[in-house]
Amino acid sequence: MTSEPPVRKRDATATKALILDAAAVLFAERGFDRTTVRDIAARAGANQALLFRYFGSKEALFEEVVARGGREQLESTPAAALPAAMIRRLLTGDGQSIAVFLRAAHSDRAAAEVRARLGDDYTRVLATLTDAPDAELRAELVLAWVLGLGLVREVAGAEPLRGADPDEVVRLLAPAVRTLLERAE
Amino acid sequence: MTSEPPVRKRDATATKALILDAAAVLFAERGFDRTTVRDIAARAGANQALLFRYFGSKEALFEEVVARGGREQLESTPAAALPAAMIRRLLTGDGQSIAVFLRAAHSDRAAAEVRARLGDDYTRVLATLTDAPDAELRAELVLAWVLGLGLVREVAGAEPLRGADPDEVVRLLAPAVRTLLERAE
DNA sequence: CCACTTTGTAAGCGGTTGCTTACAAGCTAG
DNA sequence: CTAGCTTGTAAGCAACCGCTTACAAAGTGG
Repeated sequence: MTSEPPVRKRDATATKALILDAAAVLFAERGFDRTTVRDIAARAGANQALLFRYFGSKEALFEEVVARGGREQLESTPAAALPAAMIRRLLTGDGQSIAVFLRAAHSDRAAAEVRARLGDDYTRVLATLTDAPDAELRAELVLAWVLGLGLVREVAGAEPLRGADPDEVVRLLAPAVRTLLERAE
Repeated sequence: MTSEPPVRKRDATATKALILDAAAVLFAERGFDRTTVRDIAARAGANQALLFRYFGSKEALFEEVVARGGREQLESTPAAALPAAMIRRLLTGDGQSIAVFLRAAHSDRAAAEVRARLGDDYTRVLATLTDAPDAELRAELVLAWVLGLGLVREVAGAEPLRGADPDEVVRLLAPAVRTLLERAE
């Protein structure tokens, strides 16, 4: 019997993008280990064999997701506004990039390298906010705070933070961050 | 006390403890998903079937590890000294409890509950450090910072923090934490 | 001593995983 | 048209996973 054909257009770059997007969402939602290539392919509406043809491996796909997501914000935000922007992005939850970064905890060495390099980039930008001799250490402490925020919110889902107004959080954190960065000793 | 039999070859409680210890180390090191029950049993020098006899499931074992590890420090440290103690424990790396807590990110709902409850306990204790009306939110921000510290150190392994002196880190963080907690508005 | 329970072991089952292979179908050049 | 490349698909492989089962050995009470 002649059933209706799914009539799919053949577009490699579009399929690639679909897979990449699906992977970004799922990696952010469940982390690397709990996301299967079958899930990604299903969400992208693509055959899973294509995932391997276009990206080589699950690891490589993950690396592309991490690398792509992180740098957008970094390149489009001035240093002084970066902490607040990171926090807002984290709390409003509409950005997956930091979530993916968080979720990268358990992944392989190759992905860990991408992640570390991205973290270094953030640290370097944040370090321009202070003229203390240990600027990088202080910057890293700021980065740690932001990531910890995401961790507590996403992982623990603790009540006060989950329902808190992002502006309120920024208002509380700002003076403390300033103290950390300005305090010369 | 001479009434104890000196050496027991077959000792259920000892085996249980061995499994629990091995699990704590491995969960802290690799996280839940990347730790296999075979690895745990091998490290404990026990047969993996015993793991299921004594703990029921991998999830249940994980819950016991998380629950056991977290409360020790919480019960033995006065509130005022808790932030510094947490940071030191995190940075010196000899305590696995917080690492396990960190690693608990991707685990199941049952474990997530244990984790959330433990996080609430920490938050509650930290909240006693300030008399601001939004004490719990501020406390949670402190907790977030400490956990983020662990995340950056363990996950990103970034250079300044990895080699940093714990005392130095505490010295940098202390004023900022004080600012966060004391700032009334 | 024997019957019974507890502790430890060996083997494997069913399911899932990342990844591969063999092949069909669409597109374009000649 | 058709040859040859690209894009998509169906099926399955080998390895590993959490977990179970069947059974042997050690300890204990009567």
